[in-house]
Amino acid sequence: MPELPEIESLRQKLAPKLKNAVLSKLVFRRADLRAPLPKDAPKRLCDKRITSITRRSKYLLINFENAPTLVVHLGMSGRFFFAPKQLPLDAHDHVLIDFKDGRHMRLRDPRRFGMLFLCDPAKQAAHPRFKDLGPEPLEAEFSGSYLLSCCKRAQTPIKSLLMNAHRVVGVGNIYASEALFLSGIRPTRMAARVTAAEADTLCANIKRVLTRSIAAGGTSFRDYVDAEQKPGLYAVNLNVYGRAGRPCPRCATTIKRVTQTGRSSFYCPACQK
DNA sequence: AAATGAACCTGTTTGC
DNA sequence: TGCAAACAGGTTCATT
Repeated sequence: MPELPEIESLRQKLAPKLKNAVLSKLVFRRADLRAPLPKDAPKRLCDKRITSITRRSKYLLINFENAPTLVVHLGMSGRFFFAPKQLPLDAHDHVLIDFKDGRHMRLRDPRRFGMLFLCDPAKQAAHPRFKDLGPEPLEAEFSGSYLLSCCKRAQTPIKSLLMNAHRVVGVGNIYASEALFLSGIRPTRMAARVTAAEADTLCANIKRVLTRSIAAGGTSFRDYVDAEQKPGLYAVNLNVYGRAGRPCPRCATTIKRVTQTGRSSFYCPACQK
C-alpha cells in the first residue's frame, strides 16, 4: 500500500490508539519475512508499554518503554490493521499482535516485500537500514539548494535521482512522476541539466504533493486500507501517474509512459521539457 | 563512489 | 473464454 503519505497517515491514526497500549502477545506465522526477527523478540516486547509511534522514511517505528523499537515496513503490498481476534486467518497474515486490553492487530503482506526488525532506540540513526538514508522530504533540510547540489554531481536522470533514498527518502514512484509534472520537467532529463530555479520549484512541488496526500489521508493506492481496514478516499488527484494514452489535464496532449530503472514513469511531452 | 539491473514474491490486469 | 505475459506502491544485492 505504501508511499510516504500512506505510511504517515497510518502513523497519525495509529499513534493515539497505540500510545500506552501494552503488548501481550506477538506471533510470527512464517519465518521467511525479509528481515527475520530474533527468536526472543516476543519475549523482549511482551508486557512492554508503547510510548510513541514515529516514522523514518517509509518505516513505521513502534517505540516501547524499556524495550527495543519494533520497526515495520510494509513493502509493496503490506497492510497493518486492527481486526477482531476471531477474524479467520488469511494465508498472508504473517504477524499477529495482541494487546493487554484485548485489541488485536495483523500484518498482512501477500508479496512479502515488507519487513519487521528490532532496533535499539539509542542507536537508531546508526542502524544499517537507517544510516545511509537521505533527508526527510518534508523537513527543512530538504531544500532547493540541497536538491540542486545533488543534481550537479549526478549522472542519472532526475527521476532516478528522486527515487534514490541516499539523496532523499520517501519520494516513491507515484509522487516522483507527479512532482515532475507540476514542475514542467521530464523524468528522463539528466539531473545535471536541472537549473537552480527548477530545483527550487521541484523541491516545493515534492513537498506540496506529499503534504496534500497526507492531508487527504493517504489515498493514492487502489488497495490501500487504513488501520481500520477502510479503503482510501481516492481524494488525491493524479495528473499523469497511471494515465498513459489519456489526455494531459493541462493541455490535452497524450500522456506517455517510459521505463526507467525498471519502473514506469509518466509525463506529458508538451508540458514537460 | 555512483549507477544499473536483477532479485525478492504474489495477485491483478492486459493482450492475444 | 482461456491462457500467458506484463505489471504493481519498495528495498537490497551484485556487478559494472
